[in-house]
Amino acid sequence: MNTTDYIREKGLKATPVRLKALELLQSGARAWSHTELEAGFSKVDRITLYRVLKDFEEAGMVHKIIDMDGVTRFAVCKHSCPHSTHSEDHVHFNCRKCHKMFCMDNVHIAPIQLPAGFTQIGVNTLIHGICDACN
Amino acid sequence: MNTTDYIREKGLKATPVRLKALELLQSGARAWSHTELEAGFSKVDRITLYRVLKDFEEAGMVHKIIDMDGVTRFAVCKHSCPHSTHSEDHVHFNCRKCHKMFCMDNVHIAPIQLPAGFTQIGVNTLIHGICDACN
DNA sequence: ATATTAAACGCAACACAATTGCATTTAGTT
DNA sequence: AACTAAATGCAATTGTGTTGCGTTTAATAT
Repeated sequence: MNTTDYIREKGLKATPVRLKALELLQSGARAWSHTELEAGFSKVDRITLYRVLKDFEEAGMVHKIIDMDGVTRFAVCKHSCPHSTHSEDHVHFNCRKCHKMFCMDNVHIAPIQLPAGFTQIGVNTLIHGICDACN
Repeated sequence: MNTTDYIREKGLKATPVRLKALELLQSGARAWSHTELEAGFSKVDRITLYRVLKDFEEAGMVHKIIDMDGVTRFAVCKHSCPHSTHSEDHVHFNCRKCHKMFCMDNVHIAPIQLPAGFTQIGVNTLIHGICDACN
């Protein structure tokens, strides 16, 4: 399915900003910060981009992750994941050199045993180190 | 060792703000946000508190963690951990109800196998769910 | 093709977290 | 009690993210 139809299928209008944002997010298999995305445009309104990302998230098209520096990042969801039940059980990798964040879709973690009284909704595993390209 | 001597041992002056901040951090076995700490004082200068936390971190007394909402939090280090080689291999738990963050010092995770080319420096595992007290 | 309208956009203003510079105060020492 | 480097408190600034509102535009109906 093309980008335009995919956006429409999610109940959103296929506007230029949305098309470009989605194309950037789909390229590179990584999680993009607001700033990184903004740099991918020749011209965008900051606020519009914030809203586009929020729309994408609410539509279950992308998931939001906070990186090792506290920077908010967005990555396209591989499986259609409804906002409420985001699995997020895959691992994220944050490079200490280039600061890019990658989604390690094939790396999964073992179930964790919590102390009594604590119930788990989800896990977020963030590995930091040196990435592929920087090594 | 008492709080005053511990701070001095780390090469810092034992000032009122530092003493109070450390006492708060040591109580409750959890990770404190700036706002939570500030509320524990009858009166502090925000900026001073920022600097105190930064000093503690650089002295290896506390470690910084970003919670599920992107909020920066600080927790006392159990083992003396030099700033550079923070092990951080224990798990953090973030409650969806009260938003408190706990250090699960006894919960550890299995080693993770990364794709070729990626080298790991550290891991950060953040579980979110409902805590002890809220359940 | 054109008109319609709800959604999306762009701008201004605002809220909050965090940092920097600088003058003043204070803890630990002589 | 005096000294000095460290710590504090205030003002100003930066960065990130949000809200309100009037204007524009994508998708639909005519």
